[in-house]
Amino acid sequence: MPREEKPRRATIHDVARHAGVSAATVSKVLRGVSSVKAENADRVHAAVKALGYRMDPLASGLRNEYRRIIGAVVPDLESAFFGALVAGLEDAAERAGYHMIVSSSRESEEREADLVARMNDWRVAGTILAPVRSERGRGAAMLRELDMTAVLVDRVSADDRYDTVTADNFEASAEVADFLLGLGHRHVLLHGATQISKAVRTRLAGFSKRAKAREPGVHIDTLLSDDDLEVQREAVREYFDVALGENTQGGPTAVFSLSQHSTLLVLSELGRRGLRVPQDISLVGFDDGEWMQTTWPSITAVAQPVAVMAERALAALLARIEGENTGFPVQCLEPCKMLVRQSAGPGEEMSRQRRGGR
Amino acid sequence: MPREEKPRRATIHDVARHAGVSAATVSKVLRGVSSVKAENADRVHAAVKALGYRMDPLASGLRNEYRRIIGAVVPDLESAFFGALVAGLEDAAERAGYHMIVSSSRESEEREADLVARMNDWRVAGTILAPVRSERGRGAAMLRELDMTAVLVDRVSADDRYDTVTADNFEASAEVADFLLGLGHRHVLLHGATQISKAVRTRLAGFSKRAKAREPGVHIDTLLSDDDLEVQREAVREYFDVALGENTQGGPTAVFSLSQHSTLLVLSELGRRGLRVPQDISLVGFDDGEWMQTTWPSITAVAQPVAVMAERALAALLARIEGENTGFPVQCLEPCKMLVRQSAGPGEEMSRQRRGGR
DNA sequence: AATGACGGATAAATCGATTTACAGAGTGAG
DNA sequence: CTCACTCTGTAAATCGATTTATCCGTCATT
Repeated sequence: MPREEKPRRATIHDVARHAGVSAATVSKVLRGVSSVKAENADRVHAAVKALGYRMDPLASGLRNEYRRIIGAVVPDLESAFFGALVAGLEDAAERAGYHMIVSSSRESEEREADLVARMNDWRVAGTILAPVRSERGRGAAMLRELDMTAVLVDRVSADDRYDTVTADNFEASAEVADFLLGLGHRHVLLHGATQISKAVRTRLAGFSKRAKAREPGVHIDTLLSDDDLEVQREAVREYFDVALGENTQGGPTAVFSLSQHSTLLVLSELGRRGLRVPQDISLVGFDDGEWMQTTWPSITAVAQPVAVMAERALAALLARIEGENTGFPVQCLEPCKMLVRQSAGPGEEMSRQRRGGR
Repeated sequence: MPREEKPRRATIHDVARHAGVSAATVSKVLRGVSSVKAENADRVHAAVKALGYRMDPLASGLRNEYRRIIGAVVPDLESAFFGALVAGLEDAAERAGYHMIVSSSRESEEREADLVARMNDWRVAGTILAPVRSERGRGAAMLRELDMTAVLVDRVSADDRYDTVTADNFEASAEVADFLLGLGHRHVLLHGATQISKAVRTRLAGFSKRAKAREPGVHIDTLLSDDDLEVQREAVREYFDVALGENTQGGPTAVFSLSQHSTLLVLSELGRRGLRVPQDISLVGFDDGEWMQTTWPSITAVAQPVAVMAERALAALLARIEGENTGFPVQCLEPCKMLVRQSAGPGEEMSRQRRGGR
């Protein structure tokens, strides 16, 4: 296939020649630095337009210690939560005139550390890390080791070195406890599809603490695991076999699933057993999904303010990068909102024939 | 806060000095170019390890016309489909020794064109574009204008300039037609939450063509729109008001929703009207979601081979970049798989009292 | 012994911007 | 009239790698 040779891109020198000034002057004009005669500035702008000049971000960064790039490392890109987080970060970074480089650690701590090191190779001005585990994970360790500028997001609590931005998992989960206990539930299963995540652990703690404070006799079962999907599915199955099989208590009347994956998994198992929600058992999930409002019953869930979190995280990072904030690390807790729908009902006078549902 | 000053990163010259060779030699060794004495290569490797040297990808690219970077532009990052696509691309790119820069056009054609131009600024070796509209959209136009190396993915059909990789939307939709007609349905609503997307239009065509070929008297209603969520919701509502209100036919007995958003929207409206799925009306959706297997009824949907698509797209792009393929553009159609679940039932002897469900 | 070929290594040019150091021009004060 | 100083603008150094042009031995060929 005949391909006419590509015309070489215009460089800053081409612009300089065309405008009849030096490259240094062009550089100044382009970055809005002072001390350039208005007339020359105009000539430069005209030349830029005439040649269709666009700056090479790569060459531009080379000379400086840090580049106008912000790195982001998140555990996955398949979930709506991190997808939205990245979209929000991207938007905010762009508005501030930074480029973004995104990478997903795919829930692997080793990969996470590697990606952080790679961000350092790019000499990013700063990094947003949503760790696989927490602020004690390998990614954060690498940040410290390389003494990078960064902000930690989502699966973290306070840190002694970096600013953190998270949803208020603790308080939101405490509210779920209020909600479920208020409905009369006294035996609840807490299920998490991962235990490595700090967020999940915090949700667990938030629920437990509030529930026990409010109703010391409350019965809380917890099921956490990092195993494969099938193993987890089996664990839930087994749990219900035992819990609903024993005659002593009759098993939990409600489930609080600690992540969207967990909600999915629990829902699937409840369906398999023919347990009706909320008549036979109530369900509240952490992390809202668009689908949750269309199912029957629709799912009561805690929605995280992901857009705000992205905004806050980037603002905090920029403040560090631009040296506006050199003080102690700050911790930002964003309030969540529980969307009450149909999947949770009263727990006291619950129908007891559900055991036959198998 | 006292911060001990950061030690300067080792450069290739530091390595050269430490190994007692020249920078050029180090460069050769590091890129595995031939003609270096084994002893010197060893010295270099030792020096790299001793100094903890890591190459600066930015400086590395500067000298070359193109850089070991691959750009990706997708319509959004919130959806599981593009999330998974990006994850797949990232993985494949990395295996081939390329960096990836991802950006989301947020369903805006203007932004899309801008992002493509920006990829060109980075002098990427190649670009993967999942366009908002199709191969005739503004992003693709920009690719052509800048004469970039690229591969088009997902919302495209054949192109005269670029290789394309898509799910076989046409055939998969035709199979849905076979499936629904085979169940006895003779009046089907096709609903799409966007009409700008080539993929949605192809799905529509695939269904229609097969359905009409097989059963000329089939009654197909189509509802496509690019409006806001609320406007669309209203349109669907109105459609059912009319379709189920008239006494002539009794309205559609099945819905084929052309995207996951569409499935969500239809499901929500069916629920609102109290129409039972599949007893009152059947539903098949294009694009599978994890949640669809856990709802009751579970949703029959067409699953797209997103991992394979990512793999193929990147392979095609690399073949172009590395000059292994200089022939005519190739079109890659990946087969989809319909996951038959519970949301579609027989259409002939459907209960007719559903109109009371309002 | 002279010429060529070749393996192996290097000094220096290069990529495209930024930054530094410095040079003229004009201005105002002493 | 000169010194000090501000304004503008430029040449050149710089960033960290890659590539090019060369160079130096060594060995084979005539």
